[in-house]
Amino acid sequence: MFSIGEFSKITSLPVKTLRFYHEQGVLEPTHVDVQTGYRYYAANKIETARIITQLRKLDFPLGDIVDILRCREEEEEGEDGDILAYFERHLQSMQEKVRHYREIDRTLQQIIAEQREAQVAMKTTSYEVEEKAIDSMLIAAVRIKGRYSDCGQGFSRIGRQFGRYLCGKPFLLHHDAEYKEEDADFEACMPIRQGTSKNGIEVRELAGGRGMALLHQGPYDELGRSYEKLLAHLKEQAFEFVMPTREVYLKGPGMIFKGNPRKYLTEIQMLVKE
Amino acid sequence: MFSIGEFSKITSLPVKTLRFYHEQGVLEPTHVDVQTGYRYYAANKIETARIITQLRKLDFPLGDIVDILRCREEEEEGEDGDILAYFERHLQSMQEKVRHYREIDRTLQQIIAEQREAQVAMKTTSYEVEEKAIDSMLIAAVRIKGRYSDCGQGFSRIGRQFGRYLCGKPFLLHHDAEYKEEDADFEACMPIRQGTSKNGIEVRELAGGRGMALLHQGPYDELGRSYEKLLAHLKEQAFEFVMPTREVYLKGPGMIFKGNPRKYLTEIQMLVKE
DNA sequence: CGTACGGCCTCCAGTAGGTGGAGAGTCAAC
DNA sequence: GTTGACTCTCCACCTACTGGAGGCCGTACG
Repeated sequence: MFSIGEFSKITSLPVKTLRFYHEQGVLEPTHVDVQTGYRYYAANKIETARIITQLRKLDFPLGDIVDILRCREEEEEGEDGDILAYFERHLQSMQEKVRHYREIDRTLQQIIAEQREAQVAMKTTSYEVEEKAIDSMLIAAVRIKGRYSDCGQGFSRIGRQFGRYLCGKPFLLHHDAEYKEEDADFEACMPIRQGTSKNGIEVRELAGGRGMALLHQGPYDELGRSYEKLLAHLKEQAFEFVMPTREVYLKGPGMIFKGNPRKYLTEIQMLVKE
Repeated sequence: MFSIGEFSKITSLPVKTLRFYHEQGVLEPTHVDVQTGYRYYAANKIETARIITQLRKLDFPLGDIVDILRCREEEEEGEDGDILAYFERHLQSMQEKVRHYREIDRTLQQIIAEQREAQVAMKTTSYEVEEKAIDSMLIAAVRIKGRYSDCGQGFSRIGRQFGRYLCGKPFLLHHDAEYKEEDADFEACMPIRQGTSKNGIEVRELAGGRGMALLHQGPYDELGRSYEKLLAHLKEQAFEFVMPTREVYLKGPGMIFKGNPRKYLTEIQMLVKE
C-alpha cells in the first residue's frame, strides 16, 4: 500500500489530481483510514492510473474514462465490451476539432498575409503613374450588371467556392467606357491557383501585357480623382488603352476590421496598345 | 440607443452574453441608467460587437480581444498597432492545437484498427497449422541481442521513427535455431509503407515465399507448445524450414489496455524450402 | 384598482479538469 | 517532546458562458 505522495511519484500524477480523481470516482484509493482520512493505494491501482493517464492524453473526458474502466472490469470476465464505441465516438469529435482548428488556422494565415502585404505596399509607394508589366493569370470571375456596391457579394461567392486556391488580391474588371452609377457592367475577380468554372463563376486565363498603373490611397468615392490623373497621363504620352480596366484592392476593409478609409489602397491598372 | 434586448437581436449575441461582456469590459454599453441599471447601446457599438463575434469565431480569448480593440482605437489616430503580433501569436497556438488533435486522431485510428482486426482474427480462427503464401514486404527492423523481453524497446523506437508509415502488425524475426533465454539474437520488425534506414533502424525488403503458419492463443510463455506443434507438423510432412522464423503479434497488450493474456493472439510463421 | 406580462436587473450556481492556498491534523525520526 | 514532512478538507480561481431565482418597472386588460 502506498501513501498518496508515494503513489503520486510512481504514477507522476500530482497529489491534487489524485484527490480530484478520488472525488470524481475515477480512481478510488484501495483504503481510506477512517480516523485520519489518509488515502492508501494498492499496487494494482498503478495499472489503472496508467490507463487513465493514457486516455487523458487522448483527451477523453473523465466521465468516459469512468465508463471505459467499468467496461474493462466487466470484460475481464470474457465478453468484449463496447469500448470500441467510445473510441469511435471520440475519434469523431477529435476529427471535428482538427477541422475546426485547421479552418481557423487557414483564416488567420490569410488575414496575416493580407495585413503584411498591405503594410509593405504602404511603405514602398509613390502615388505616381508608373509603367509595369502585367502578367497573365488564372482568375475566377463573377460578372455583375448593376451597382458597384454589389461587388462584395461576388467576392464572397468566389471566396466560398475557391477559398483555398486564392493566390492574390481581389480586383474589378470594368467593361464600361464611362462611369455608371446604376447599370454598371463589371466583373468581380480573384486570382486562383487552379479550378474550373462552376455555379456561375467563370474561371479563365486573363491576358497580361504592358500596363500603366496608379496607386490610389483613400476612400473609394475618391477614386475618380486618380482615374482623372491616370487618363491625363495616358493622353499626354499618347497611349491608347484597351478595355477592360482593372481596379485592384490592395488594402480595403478587412474581414475583421473595417479600418480607416483614408488608408485604403487601390491600384488602377490599364493595359495599353503597343 | 438600443435596449439590451434590441441590441441582442441586432448582433445575435444572447442577452446574457452581452451582460457578461459588459462585466468583462469587452463591450461596454454606451449608457447605463443610474436609476434602473438598464443598459443602452449606441449604433456604433454594433460594429464593435461584429468584430468581437469574428474574433471569437477565431477562438481569440476575451482578454486578447480587449487588447486588440484598444489597439484598434489607438490605431484610428494613425499608427499601425501591433495587432499583427496578436494574430501571429494566436496562429502559433492554433497550429499547436491542430498538431495536438491530429496526433490524437492518428493514435485513435491506430487503436481502433488494431482492436477491430483483433476481433476479426478472434472469430475466424482455427488454431491448426495451415499453409499460406507470405508476401514480401518492406520492413523497419531493429536487431537485438539479449532477452526477448527487450523487444518492446525496439518496437517503440520504430514506432516513434516511422509511426505514420506503419502498415501492419509488429513481429519478431528469430535468428537462433534454438530457444535462448539470455543471449537471444532477433529483430523487432514492423511493416512500413516507405522509409529509409536511420538511427540504427534498418529498412529493407523482407522476402516472402511458401509458409506454414500456426495461430497461438494465450500468453507468450506458452508459445513453446505451439512451436512444438508446428515443428512436429513440418517433420511429419517432411518440410524443411528456413531461418529466420517469424512471430507475428496479432493481438497483444495494447498501448492502453494490457488486456487478458489468455486472449493474446500470435501467429508463428515459417518459410519452407520448395 | 388590481394584476398579468414582458423586459430588465442582480446574484448565485454550474460546466471540465484541474491548480493554488489556508489552516489544521498526522507520521516518523531525532 | 519537538521538528519537519506529509496529509487532510474546504475554498477560490481559471474560460466563456448558460441557467435560474427573485425582484423592479411600465403597460395593457379586466
